[in-house]
Formats: sequence, structure tokens, C-alpha cells
Amino acid sequence: MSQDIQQDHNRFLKALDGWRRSHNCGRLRAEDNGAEVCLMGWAQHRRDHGGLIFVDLRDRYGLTQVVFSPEAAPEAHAEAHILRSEYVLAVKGRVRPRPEGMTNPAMNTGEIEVLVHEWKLLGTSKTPPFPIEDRTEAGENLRLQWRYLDLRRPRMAKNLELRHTTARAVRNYLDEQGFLEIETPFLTRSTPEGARDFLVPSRLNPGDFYALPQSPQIFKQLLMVAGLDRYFQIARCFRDEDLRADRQPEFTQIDLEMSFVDEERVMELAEGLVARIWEDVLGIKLAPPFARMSYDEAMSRWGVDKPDTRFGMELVDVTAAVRSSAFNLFAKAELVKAMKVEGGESLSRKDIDDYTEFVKIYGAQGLAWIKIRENEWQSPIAKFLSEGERAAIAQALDLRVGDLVFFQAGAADMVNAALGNLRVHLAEKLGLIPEGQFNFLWVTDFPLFEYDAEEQRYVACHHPFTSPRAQDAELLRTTPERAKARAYDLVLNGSEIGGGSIRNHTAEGQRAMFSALGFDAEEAESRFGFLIQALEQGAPPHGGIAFGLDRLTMLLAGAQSIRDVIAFPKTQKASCLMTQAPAGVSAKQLRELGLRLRETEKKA
RNA sequence: GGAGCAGUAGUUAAGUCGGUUAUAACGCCGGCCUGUCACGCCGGAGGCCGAGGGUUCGAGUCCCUUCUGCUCCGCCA
Repeated sequence: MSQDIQQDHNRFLKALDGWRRSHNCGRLRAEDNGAEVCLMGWAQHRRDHGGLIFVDLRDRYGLTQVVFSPEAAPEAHAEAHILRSEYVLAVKGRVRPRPEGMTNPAMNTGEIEVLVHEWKLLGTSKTPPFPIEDRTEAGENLRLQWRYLDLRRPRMAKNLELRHTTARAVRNYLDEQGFLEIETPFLTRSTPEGARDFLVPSRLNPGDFYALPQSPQIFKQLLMVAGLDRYFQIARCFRDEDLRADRQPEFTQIDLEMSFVDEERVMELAEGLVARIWEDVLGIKLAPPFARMSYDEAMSRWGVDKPDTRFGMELVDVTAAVRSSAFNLFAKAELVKAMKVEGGESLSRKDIDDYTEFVKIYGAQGLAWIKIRENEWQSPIAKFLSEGERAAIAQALDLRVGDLVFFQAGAADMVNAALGNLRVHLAEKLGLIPEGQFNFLWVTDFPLFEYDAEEQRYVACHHPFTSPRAQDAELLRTTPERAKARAYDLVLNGSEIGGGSIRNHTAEGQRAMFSALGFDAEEAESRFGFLIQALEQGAPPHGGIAFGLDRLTMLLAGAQSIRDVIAFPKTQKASCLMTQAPAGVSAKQLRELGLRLRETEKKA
């Protein structure tokens, strides 16, 4: 629509002048018949019959049909011809039942309509860049550019409401459990371990930088030393790493910490919290305790540390069965694993080629397969397998005619990643994942360290404040790779939704950890001296857990992307299409901060 | 840092082997219409085919570069 029409229609704008909403647009029912009401909202659809004009009035609660009739209110009717999509209006009128056979069962308010006797135009609108409806999905770049219009769509508004309900359940539950909600700083110091920090230059201290917190980890531990006992925070966290469908540079954690507890107490509390969320948000009663599995078992059976246990297709280690095979690729491999697809014989050559491409993402060279036919094993590799090897494989996988087996051989990390991810990919393709099921799983006994080949040292799997199991404390000095952590992740349907640990609460334990990470005493002192000091001042045993609120909400809402449960998310390049952030700053601002850009990077 | 997919009217998409004036639906504008509800009917406007370069008699279509969005690998204690 042209600008001219909107400007012309602006002549009709009126002030509220004391008008007050009596109901929202999702509320009126047949029993409200005869009520005098005042509704306000946006014009969703206008159906102008020349005589009667119907308008679906929308707010975040729903739609109500309002009727302008030339007989009932000639003046109101005459002016209603100007109404356009997304105009904002207030109507006063009487609720009446719709005529026989004219009810709309698809609408909550479909049994009634509001016969308007007076109305006001509160706001005009240009024609929206995309329709404000659930059933039409605009491109994501448009939605992000016009985010406030996208959020007008019922599905998006619903997601934000669900997020609110989740946060409310968290606050209520933790309050009842004696937790204090305490804020920790956004402007803090950069810590070398972990993700890349977002840095904030300090004007008052030229050359120095704050870092935005990757998590409130150290502060919440200091709160335990302070004796605050039970802390929680719905905390914004920042990590300057690349984005994914479930990863944003700023995200929200439900972060909590408890004193005088071991793993069991933290997990029990977390189960209660999750159960409360599911009850308040979905009305579903969960039955804790949740299943548990060690990290080693998860990797062995599922190839990933966050298994989706809603379906089978477990991985089977057949390394021993093919150890002396004529097939060199198998015989020489560090690890050979197999995965059976029941009835997979029907997969086409094209399907298998696609899956081969899929596993290459994880560094696989190819994907070996065997179709179990009535009288033969159809496969490019069958000729390499002896009778004994076939028998061993058939038994390990309980093979039947009609099955298909995929194999992956090579370095253990690659084999697990390739088959573990192929398993999920296949299950999605083949429709093997049951709907409406919530499989919670604790994964425990993580390794404390993993070796970083690039840095040539051990790095913490969880974070450097995690405590080793008591029986593994000695291993930190001798064989750190064998030490297990007192850490636990909560996995839901193959997504990690939370993770935590029991921390090192003695300075000695924490020093041993830093030493295993390759920091010398001086380095540990300069980077984490304040924490070590605190641990020397009467620190209680403590531990905690943090849940990703965004990911949790995404799963509760059944959303495909974390962006659908965040009001104003960033794109994959971490920019905001609405505000155009990030953007250049003025020379004056840079001068004040004592910063200078390279010529090629200047924008302003 | 790397791989893949996508970008055509306001929107969503089609566009064959490189060939006339680039289609459709919805939306928008005008007209008609008193029971519609994704109202209906008639008419109309609307295009830098993401951008730049190249090949060609001729490019939405082929090639190169680049930008943007999405998915993934690396990364994310």
C-alpha cells in the first residue's frame, strides 16, 4: 500500500480518552451473550461485504470476530471501510451469538461475535512485509529483520509465553527449596580456559578489558564460600564462538549451586526442578529418578555422550571379530563398529550413497554395508569376510534376513562420531523416533581431561573447577587421562539440556587440577589467585548444575531452532538484522577507549 | 578456517536444453457485493531475476568472484 493511504488514514486516529479493555480477544464465549465489551487489537482479516463488514480482531490471546453493520451503527460502519491489515483499533459493542449455522468451530471465540456500535482507530500500518499468520512462513531473514512483526504471530508469542512459564516454574521451585536468586557481574575478567570471550574495553583503565561471562561459575562458587548456601540465577552468558541451530552468542542458563552436597543431592534437586517445569508447562507428571549411564557406556553403545534413547539401533563393537580379517581396513583399524538397520535391505543404492556422504562430514572415508539376503550377504566387502567372521558378526548383531548393517572402521573418535550421528540421521529419515516421548538420561563419570593436540596439553572436559573422583585424585599427577570427573550431564532425547559437577573445594585440590592442566604455580596464581585464596578461607563442599533455558524451551515448544524461543536472536554471523548490530563506532568513542583500528577495518 | 543448500514481484514459489513481452498463487490498489470467517466476483499496478565480472548473436538459466540467510564440520572449559 502506498504511504499516501496510510497518511490519509492517519487523519482518523483517535486517542484512547479513557477507553479501557474489558476483555482480551481470546476470551469471549457463548455465555457472555449480551455483554457490553470493549476490545482492542490488530485487524487480522477484513471481509467487507459492502454492507456488513467483518473484522477478525487479534491480540496475543486470540481472535474475535467483530461486525460493523450499516443498520446497527451507520457511522461506525461508514468509517470502517478504511480498515486495513494490522491497523490497531478499539471497539465497543455487544456480544451476541452468531446466527444458526454460522459458528466457527476452528475459533475459540467462534460461537459469538461483537456487534460494534462505536470504534476508534488507534494506529495505522503499512502493508506488512509478510502475513502475520502461523500458516505462512516467511524467510528467516525477513522474520529477523521485522522481528516485532514475527513475534505478533501466535506461534512465536506462544513460544515466549512458554519460556516465561518455564522461568516462573524455576523461580517458584527453587524459592520453595530455599534458594536465593543472586545476580553476578556482566563485566568481569577474561579467563583463559574455555570458549572465546567477548571483550569490553575499559575507558577508565586504558588498555585493560573486561570480559562478558561465559557462565557465572567462579562467582557462584565464591557465593558458596560466602555461606549463601543455595544460589540460583537465570543468567545471561556470552561465548564468542560460531553459531548453530541450537547455539547463540548470548544465551540463558538456569544456573544453581549448593553447599554441603554430593552428586546425589544435586541430581535429586535437578530432577525435582525438571519435574516441576514439565508439570507447570506441559501438565505432564515425570517420574524421577531419571535413568543413568556412564560416559563410557554411552560412547560404547551410542557413539555419542548425549544418546537419544527413544529408539534402538545401538552400535556394536566388532573389532575383535574382524581382528584377523583379510580385509585390511578392518583388521588394522583401532575400532570397528557396526549398526544394524532392521529391514534396511530395502534401502536403495542412492540412499546408501547419501549416507556415505553424510558420514564423510565426520571424517569417514566411506561407509561399508552388507544387505542380508536369503542366500547371500550382498555387499562390496562380503568377499573379504571369512565364514567365521560372518558368524561372529551375525551373532553379535543378531542378524535376520532383510537387515542391513553399516560398518565404520578407523580411529575411535571418528568411528563413534560417524556411526553415532548416522544413527540419529537414519532414525529421522526412517521415522523411527516416537513422538511425544521424553527420555531423560543422566550421563556420569566423564573423563576429567581430554588431550588437546593443538595446545599439546590436557584441557578440562567440563571445566577446570570440576573435582576428580576421590579414588582418582592421585591420577592427576600420574595418568590424568584416566581420571574421571564428578560431573554429570542431563540429556533429553539426544540433546544436552544441563550439566554440572561437584567442585574442588580445597585449595590443594584446585592447585593439583591447575597443575595437571599445565599451569605453573605462578600462572595459576595470577589467573585464579582470588579463587585459590577463597578456597583457603573455609570453603564448604559444593556443587551445582546449569540448564540451558533456550534449549530447554526449544524442546518444550517443539521448535526446530533456538531462535524461535529467543525474542531477538542473532544470525549465524552473530549479527542482528533488525538493529544492524554489530556496527562501527565513532572516532571519538575509539579515542576515549585508547583503541585504534587498522585502516582496512575502519567503518565509520 | 571448511563443506553443503538457498537468494526470481510485497510474500511464497515455478521457470525445461541458453532463445519472443519472466509465470502463478496470495498480498496490494480501484470497483461491485448484508453472514463472511484464508469471503466472493470484475479490473489494475507491481521485476536491477542478491551484487559484480565473464562466455555467447543472445544469460534468470553456463563460468568466475562476491554478499546475505540457513544446515553442518572444526570450534563451543
